[in-house]
Amino acid sequence: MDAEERKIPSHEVTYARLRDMILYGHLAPGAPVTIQGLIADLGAGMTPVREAIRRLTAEGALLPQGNRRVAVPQLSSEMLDQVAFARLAIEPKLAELAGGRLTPAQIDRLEAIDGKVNRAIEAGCLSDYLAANHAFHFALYKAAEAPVLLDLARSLWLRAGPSLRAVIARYGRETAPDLHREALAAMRSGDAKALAGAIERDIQQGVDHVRQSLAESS
Amino acid sequence: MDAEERKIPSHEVTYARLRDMILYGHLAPGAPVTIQGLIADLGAGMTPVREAIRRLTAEGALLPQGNRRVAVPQLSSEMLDQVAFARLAIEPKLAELAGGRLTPAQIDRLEAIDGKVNRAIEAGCLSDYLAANHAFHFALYKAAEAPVLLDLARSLWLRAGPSLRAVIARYGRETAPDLHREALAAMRSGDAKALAGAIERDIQQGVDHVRQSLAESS
DNA sequence: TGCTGGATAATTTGATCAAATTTCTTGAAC
DNA sequence: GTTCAAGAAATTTGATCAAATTATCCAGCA
Repeated sequence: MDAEERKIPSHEVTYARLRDMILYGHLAPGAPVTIQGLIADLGAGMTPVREAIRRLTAEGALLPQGNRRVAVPQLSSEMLDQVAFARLAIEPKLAELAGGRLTPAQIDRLEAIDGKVNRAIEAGCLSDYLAANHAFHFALYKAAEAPVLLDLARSLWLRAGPSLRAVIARYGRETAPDLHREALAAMRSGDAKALAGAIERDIQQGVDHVRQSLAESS
Repeated sequence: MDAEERKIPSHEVTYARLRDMILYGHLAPGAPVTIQGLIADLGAGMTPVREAIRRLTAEGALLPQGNRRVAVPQLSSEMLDQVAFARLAIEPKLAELAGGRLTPAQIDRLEAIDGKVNRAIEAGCLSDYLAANHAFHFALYKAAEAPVLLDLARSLWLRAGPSLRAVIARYGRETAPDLHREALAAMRSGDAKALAGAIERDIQQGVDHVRQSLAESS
């Protein structure tokens, strides 16, 4: 397994690891992210860590504090509104574009991923759920072949990531309508518009969850 | 003037310089951006240059080629469509948000900046025009107090930047309706919706220009 | 056309310097 | 005598640079 990693630069690996920590809510909002701390935790050199932090700062996943430190941002209500607006503007479009290009094999793959999502919900494993949900959305979005919009979506998910941690408390989302299933049905029938609509409602649902969690914790 | 710069970290200065080079079309699309080259050109150290490149890569202003080099991206027609879609989704919203918060003093400032835009057009100085046009839009967007959307807009302008160079060829845009003036009128009357509409048409006009330029040069 | 060696550039590490935060001490006031 | 606060020392952390390593590119040759 070392033979593969040897080809990937260390700063890419470090970036991916830090990104996933943020994306899956392993870092608390407001927690300081220090270079030295990551060197110790990830066992990486200084330069790779610096670059990972810079990249994620540029993507909005980390917030520079006035002094020259960075921290995990705490999403305020206003920022959540902005993220929600942008996600609702970008991601349904990605879904619509993807809708016209999906092959049956890709739909099968998405259905398999959605199975993982449901299993994670049943097992009550939030970490798995967040990873599988992310995989589902981005496997779909990647099919749109729209790299610019894909990058924007990635940035927006990163901004929302740390706050998903707050959802841990109110983790009873099985009652909500399963919009992934609706999306899959739209894919099978080749209805790109319906697919976009399902994704739009899925996003809205997720944002409402986070908004309620933030309201409760404040 | 050195007393002020001494407080700003070198990697910030390097980032700003490289960003402006991209933003104002000083770098040709497809041109390779090397670390060593920037060390020589900007007279900066290696670490600041690396970080500037990473940041701009994360923002989509530079594109990593499979080998470990980066280059200024050439906007394809598909990518331009994506940038246009995202800009039209985000920036009118920023204008609308700003519309409700603009003070008369801020509007005066915007009018002054627009004067610079017009003077640059009359003088036929593209570089000044691009800088002033950028300043006009972002002075307005900053008033929206929506940092997330502002970051997205910045990223989108960076992606479009290098291709504005192509507009040099067909630099006769005085004939187009002056949408900045319309926008200023909407600001004065406090009509946020009209302001958003003016900005939307301004973006559309700019995108059409770039699209035609790309079509001609291909 | 395919391969090999030199040149070039990117990656990574470690060392050094500068800034910021924390802690400790000292002095004064209550 | 105790407590609070201001200031200084020490520690932690970030910024920058230079050298060593490694991967990639390119030219010459079989």
